[in-house]
Amino acid sequence: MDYDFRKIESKWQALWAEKGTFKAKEDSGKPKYYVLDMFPYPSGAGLHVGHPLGYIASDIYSRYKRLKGFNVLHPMGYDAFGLPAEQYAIQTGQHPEVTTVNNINRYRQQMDRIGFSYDWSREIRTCDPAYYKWTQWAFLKMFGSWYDNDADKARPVEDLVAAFEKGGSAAVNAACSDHEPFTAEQWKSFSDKEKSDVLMNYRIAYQGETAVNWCAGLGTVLANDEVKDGLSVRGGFPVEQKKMKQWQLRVSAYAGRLLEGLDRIDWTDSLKEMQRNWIGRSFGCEAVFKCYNGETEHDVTIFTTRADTMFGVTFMVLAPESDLVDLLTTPEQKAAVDEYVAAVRKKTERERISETKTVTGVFSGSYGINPLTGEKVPVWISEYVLAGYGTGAIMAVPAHDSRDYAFARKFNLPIIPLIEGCDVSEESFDAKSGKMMNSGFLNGLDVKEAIPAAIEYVEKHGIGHRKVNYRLRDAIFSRQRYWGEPFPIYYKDGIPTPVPFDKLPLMLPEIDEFKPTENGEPPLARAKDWTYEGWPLETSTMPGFAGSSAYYLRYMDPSNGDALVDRKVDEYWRDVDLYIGGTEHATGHLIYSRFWDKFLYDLGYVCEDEPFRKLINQGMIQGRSSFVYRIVGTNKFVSCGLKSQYETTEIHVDISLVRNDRLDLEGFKAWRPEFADAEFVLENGEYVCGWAVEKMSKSMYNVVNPDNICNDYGADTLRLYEMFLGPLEQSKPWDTKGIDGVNRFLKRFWRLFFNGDELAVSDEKATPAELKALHKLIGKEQEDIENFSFNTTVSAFMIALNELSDLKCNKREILEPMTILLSPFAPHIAEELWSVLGHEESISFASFPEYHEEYTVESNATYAVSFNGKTRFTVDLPKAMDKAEVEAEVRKMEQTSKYVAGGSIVKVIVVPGKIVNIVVK
RNA sequence: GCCUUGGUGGUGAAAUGGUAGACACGAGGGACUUAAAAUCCCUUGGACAGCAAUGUCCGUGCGGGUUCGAUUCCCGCCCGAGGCACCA
Repeated sequence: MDYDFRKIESKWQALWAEKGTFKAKEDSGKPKYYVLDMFPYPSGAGLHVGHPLGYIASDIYSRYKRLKGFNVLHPMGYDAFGLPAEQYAIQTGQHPEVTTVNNINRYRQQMDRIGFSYDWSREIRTCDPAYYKWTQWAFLKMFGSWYDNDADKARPVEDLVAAFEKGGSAAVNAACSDHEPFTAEQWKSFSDKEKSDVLMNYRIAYQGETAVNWCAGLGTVLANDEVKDGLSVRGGFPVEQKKMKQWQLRVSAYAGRLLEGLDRIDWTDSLKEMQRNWIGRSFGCEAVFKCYNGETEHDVTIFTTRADTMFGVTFMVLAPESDLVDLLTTPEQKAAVDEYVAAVRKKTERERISETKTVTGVFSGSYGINPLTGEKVPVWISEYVLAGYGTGAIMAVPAHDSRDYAFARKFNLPIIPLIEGCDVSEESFDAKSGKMMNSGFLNGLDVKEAIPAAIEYVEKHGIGHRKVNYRLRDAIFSRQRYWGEPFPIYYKDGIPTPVPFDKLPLMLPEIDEFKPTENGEPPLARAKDWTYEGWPLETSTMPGFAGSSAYYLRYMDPSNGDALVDRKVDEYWRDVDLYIGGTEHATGHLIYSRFWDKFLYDLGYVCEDEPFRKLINQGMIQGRSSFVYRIVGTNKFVSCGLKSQYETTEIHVDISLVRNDRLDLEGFKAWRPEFADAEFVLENGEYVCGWAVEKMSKSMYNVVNPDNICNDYGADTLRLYEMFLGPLEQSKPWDTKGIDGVNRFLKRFWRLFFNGDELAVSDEKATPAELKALHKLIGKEQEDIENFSFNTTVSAFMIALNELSDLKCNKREILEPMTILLSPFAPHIAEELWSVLGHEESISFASFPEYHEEYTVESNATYAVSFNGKTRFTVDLPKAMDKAEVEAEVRKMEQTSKYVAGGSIVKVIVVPGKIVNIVVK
């Protein structure tokens, strides 16, 4: 009987679906294991072979864990709100929901063909009202909460109001936006509108005026992680800084916990490092410099991590956007300052980035007093100081900071070196080492001692206090788009008011066009009667990351209408044990999700404060493009090896026309009309194409669709091959060169069971050699899967198969466990063979074979031994031995020089006089 | 500039201190076949010696170091990939 993968695969896929084989139930009798893939955004292009890489890995792990006796939750869904569907809608008028549903159906079909063990009864879509009800619910909870820095957790706003009534703003230590302090009496005298405005400074989901990333090309604002190099990540449109009132999430309140939580989770170092950089903790101190503009005095607070360098301050700098600019600009300087600030404001983010090297600035006219020395220093304004970080004002120490140095050089400001022996004639000395000088009470101290000493001094003399700053900013949470979750907020007399929980979900309204309105309002302003109880509703929608932040919780209890997740159910599944996805989400989704989870944890809705225990980043699969070389001015194409003899242009050729770098000449002629009469210069009768590794994309004709592989080789081959390609975490080009190898492996494995059309599995007892091959594989597979080293597991299968083929093994005692071992990797063929062996139940309910080391150890082995790396002799061991026995045996031989004994069980390494190492394999 | 990675045959790769190149692809040779496909077997890092079995030397980006022994650990370079980048 031949291995007919098409028949087998469709048969088992249908049976799994019909029987609900992979349905997960809460079962306290078994340990739980939650394996999650980052759910895809269903794009119009469908899946390419890169997408399933991580899904295959997580599927193998899920199936392995099931065999190991775990109750596995392995769900899948769709991140269905997003820009591409909406852009498409604007162009074509097609409702984004229609496009999205079509794409989802296509994705589902493609995924089903690969034979994943998802529990599809738990599928979620972020655009489904039953789902986004809980996104809106979480938003309202954040709206109704504030962050208590003393308790280090979120608390309900009611507590805050109670505190205000007792003691005004001084009664709490909260994470909040800048605002004027107030007393209890003032609070009580505030109008409803005023109270609402004050509370807005404290809410975790709040509305605030800040500089946002405005993308005119997309007509919306974007979060920091959605902007790269001054361009939008989606679409690549330029982004500018603009002051706007937007919904934001107070993620910054959680900066410390987000940082500290990284120490408790099993993620790669590089990913943790990325998050640490993004959060950007720095410890230093704030200090007040009194500044005088000729008429009035103003306190300017600066932040520094180098308090030790305060004696070297020769000027101060304000960010152009700082509120202090107006206060400290003198009348004589006003014209120059206005011009400078206006010029800075006009620049796009991209221009600012590309001009980092050029130093610009303007003098404000004011002077500040160095609180340590009493010296007078000029106050400048420059764009190299950022309004959004620290206090938007700095003390400049040109001798020990390269940016201050460049500025001082450009504007001829003095430079005072503070560290003995440092040379600041050409560049600043930024290193935190050396002995202090020119620094009063700090003289003679090492920098490492001087920093805390200076901070202590500053605190003691009331100049300032120690302070931790984070780079992490609050997340901009509104988008001026249609295809997203509506905010459950309406404006009652202009006061943002939550829609009551029992009215959720607030459904996305139908509109006839998806563009912004003529006067620039978001598309939702087009909706008829977009009001709640007669009051206008918010017209922005939530960003893409809203729906993906807590989706892993919803899978636990996907159809619960009363809670995001039932408390009992959450206590069973708790958190994601294994999360697999791309590294591109390091500073977006993976930060937001952790923040969201910690918030829900604070309010007692979930029981774990980190959502993803272990995280693996699968590498990217790149495309391998093929080229043909056209001789310039002709329609003649020259084979790659001969192209240096001609002047040629390189042309991308569709990779479906190329096999093993050989071009299908007839196919090429038929590909495009202009190549119909192409001529070729061949080498050895073939046309060899050139190649390059590039991103997989339509325009480079290098996209490989998994469906084609499933048609030609089958899903099991695809699964094995994607794993065989190399280490999971490594990026690699897609290349079908080796696919025949794994396909051959499956065919050979199949043939072990049959003799012609007859089942030829014998019930004879297995020989020691056969058991050895099997148990070597069990041991290897167990170890490799736990380490996510799937490529070497596939190799181990091939080795085992080679050994068993040599032994002509067809024994049930061996083949049955082999089939179980294979089932996580190639589930269809394993199911088929399992049923051929007479089993009625799915192989998923089998148990992983037990590993016995003694089967892999042989007695009476002979070892080759090399002596001084030269002479060889053999050692016969009378029986299987442990380390100590071997050691005794070797000592008997009285070798005094180094020798190495190697063999299938033991390696003995001896240097003169002693045994260095013995490895028992 | 800073951080994180990686660099091994014609190719994908394995080995994490102990016989470098497992396994697979490709290539070459052979068997079966009227033929092809499929399948199976042998060879395959380089150099040298030998009719041969085989032997010797070199070899994991480059240069040092630690060690009886280094692809693996340490120091300094070179190159590639990814991330961050006026964060005071």
